[in-house]
Amino acid sequence: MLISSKGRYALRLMIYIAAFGDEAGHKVALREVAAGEDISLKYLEQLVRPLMQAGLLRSVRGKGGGYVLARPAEEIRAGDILRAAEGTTAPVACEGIEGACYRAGLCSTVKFWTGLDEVIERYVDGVTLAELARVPEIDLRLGPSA
Amino acid sequence: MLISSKGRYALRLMIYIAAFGDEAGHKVALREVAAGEDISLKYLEQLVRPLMQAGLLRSVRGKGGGYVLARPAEEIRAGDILRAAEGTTAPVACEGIEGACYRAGLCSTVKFWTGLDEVIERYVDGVTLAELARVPEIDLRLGPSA
DNA sequence: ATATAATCCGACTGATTCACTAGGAATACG
DNA sequence: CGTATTCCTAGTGAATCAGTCGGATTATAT
Repeated sequence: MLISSKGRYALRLMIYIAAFGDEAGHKVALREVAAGEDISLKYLEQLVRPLMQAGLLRSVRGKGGGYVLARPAEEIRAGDILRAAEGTTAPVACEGIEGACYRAGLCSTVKFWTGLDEVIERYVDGVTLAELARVPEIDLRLGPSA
Repeated sequence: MLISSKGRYALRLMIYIAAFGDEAGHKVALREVAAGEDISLKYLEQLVRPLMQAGLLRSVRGKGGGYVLARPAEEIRAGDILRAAEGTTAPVACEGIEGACYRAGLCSTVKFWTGLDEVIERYVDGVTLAELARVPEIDLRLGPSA
């Protein structure tokens, strides 16, 4: 699981939709996200596509349209978003499994890398979008420099 | 902490040196590693440089020379190798800390990313080179396809 | 001494990915 | 109809990746 800025932006996008698109199905237009999160509209359009394909978002086209979470925020995990955004979940592709696994140390590295991936997956799947979108008042009271 | 093939090769290189350069200061030449691990000599030369700078390897120049672990394998952590190989430890650079932290959800994402980084660091620093270099007989008995 | 084998050093390269931008088509609301 | 939105495809400059290449330096072995 490697994380580029694509994943970071996708997370911010989803958090925004979770926070401002209320449960009554209030749609969030990308133009609004672009202004609120300071990301270009055109870039957001690209970010949204894999999230749609992954079934995390639903869209309403035309004027007044926008995006809504396809599932409640409690049921969307950060891992779902990151996996969708970062094309392949390619952690550390261990291509050495077939050919060279008899070599010294290679077996142990494969175990090492898969272990690392498990640790990461467990972490990102342990955090829900609802938790990320919930901004406690304490944090709001503290300013940017706090 | 993002891991490219540079980090993977560096780990294999270090494991090889740990496994075949015995404690009596037996030097391992890159030519040997190149043959054993099927990595080009020229590429290995590049990989070795940051590992030297990080103080993980010592070198002996000239004919009959090679590389030795600068510290015992028990005191070298996988994290040390990866941090050295992958230039910057750049995990998820959160540049949003100064300016936009008051925005909705951004504080929580920063916490999320730093948490992820901690999880990764804890994992890679919890594995020593000695553990990776130790190949149990069971694994040796099983063939490549096992 | 000389050939050889190794570490060192810096540049270069083709391919791919990153982080966007651009233009426009389809769709639906007013 | 006009406008605001999602949708689709392409392109692009910069950076990174994964190596290659040529040679300089250093020391051992013969």
